[in-house]
Amino acid sequence: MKLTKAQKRVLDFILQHIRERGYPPTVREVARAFGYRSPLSAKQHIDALVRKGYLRRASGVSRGLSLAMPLSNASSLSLPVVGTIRAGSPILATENIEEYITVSRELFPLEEGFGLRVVGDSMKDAGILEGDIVIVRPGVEPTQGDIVVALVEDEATVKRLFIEDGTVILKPEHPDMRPMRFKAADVKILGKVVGLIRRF
Amino acid sequence: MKLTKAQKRVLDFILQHIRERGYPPTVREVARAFGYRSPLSAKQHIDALVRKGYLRRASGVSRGLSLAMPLSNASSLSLPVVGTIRAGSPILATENIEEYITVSRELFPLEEGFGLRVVGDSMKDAGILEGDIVIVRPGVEPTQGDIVVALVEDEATVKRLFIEDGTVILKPEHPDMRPMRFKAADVKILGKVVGLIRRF
DNA sequence: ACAAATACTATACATTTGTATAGTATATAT
DNA sequence: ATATATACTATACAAATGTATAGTATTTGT
Repeated sequence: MKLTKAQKRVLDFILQHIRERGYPPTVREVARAFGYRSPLSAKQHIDALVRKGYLRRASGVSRGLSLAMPLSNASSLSLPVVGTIRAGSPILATENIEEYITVSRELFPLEEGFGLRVVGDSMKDAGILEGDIVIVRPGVEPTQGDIVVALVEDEATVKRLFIEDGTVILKPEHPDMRPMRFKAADVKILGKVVGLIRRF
Repeated sequence: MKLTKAQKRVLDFILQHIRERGYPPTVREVARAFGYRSPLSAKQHIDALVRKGYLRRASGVSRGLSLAMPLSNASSLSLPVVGTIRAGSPILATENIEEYITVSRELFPLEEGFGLRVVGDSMKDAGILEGDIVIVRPGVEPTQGDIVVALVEDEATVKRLFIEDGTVILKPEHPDMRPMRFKAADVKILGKVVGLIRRF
């Protein structure tokens, strides 16, 4: 069932309260948060949220609210891990997805993203080895020196990014390899590497 | 800090209450659960749990309890991350715990374990850098060549383990460092490194 | 042996809290 | 158009609640 604007605001407040403080708010705390001068104003919104299945309530119990959907869904995120990325086909094409990993938002504060299995040892001096999974946050403007996932010549690679007057420089971290320079149009930055996971 | 039996029982009850109902119990609900005839009996146990760092409390607030550590469930595990490990004091002494991280059992199939923040770059050629968190599984017999956390000379270090007729060899993975040899009695293997997490 | 911490009982009190009754005003759907 | 749901104010009340004071008995550490 759909929520009204006011109901959605109240639900968001309750969610945030539980996430931040670890326990639900009282009816009056909800009222205070929205400037309501009567506790009933808040209670009616909560009643609606319970009726519509968004919240559970133990009646007569102080702070007796809980989420109908477990918070674990909110506190952790399931990310697809791709092995190879080719230009043309979408990054997260199902045939590319090797597995899904669950990472806690606490550890990697993402809204969306994906994992990429590292191929080759071009970033070995940055402690990124073959087989590692790098956690990639797409759609953020990377700054000078960030480690990124870039799509060049039909292949995705992990490199350190520098930009010099319109030229994109992808720098490996390997003693035998040299930085590569590209015209901005020839490189697509898929995202910034924000984490790494390795299994031994 | 260690918990007494009664304190542990109370903590377990509070944990279960939050897990099952979604909100913490009141002081009196704890008292009732254990048959205490005075709310103070429960309060004193809760006071101890707050003092010892297992719970957080908003004072004067009904059900104002929350867990200092994130909740573990069937699919994820909450691991303490320790910064420094010294001989003598127990590994997981509360004053050593920097944070808790939640890892999915899917990713690291553990029943128990801990994280250790890596100091120094003695394992840089194995892709383990300063600041990384290694996931340690204690109590398993490590095999030749495994990366382990070992306690030597009052300090915990991450090294690759070899054993040669009674001698324990801890091998750094760093061009400038040489393997160290110890009598078996002088080294305690705290656990095997089964994973690594890095945040950029 | 002795001090400190632990583990409880009994009772009390000011607040906090969920809920209720009685309204007003506006938006939404049939 | 008209009933229904939404969105609020004002006030009230019994029960729940965190905390406090004053104790007793037992365990633990030194």
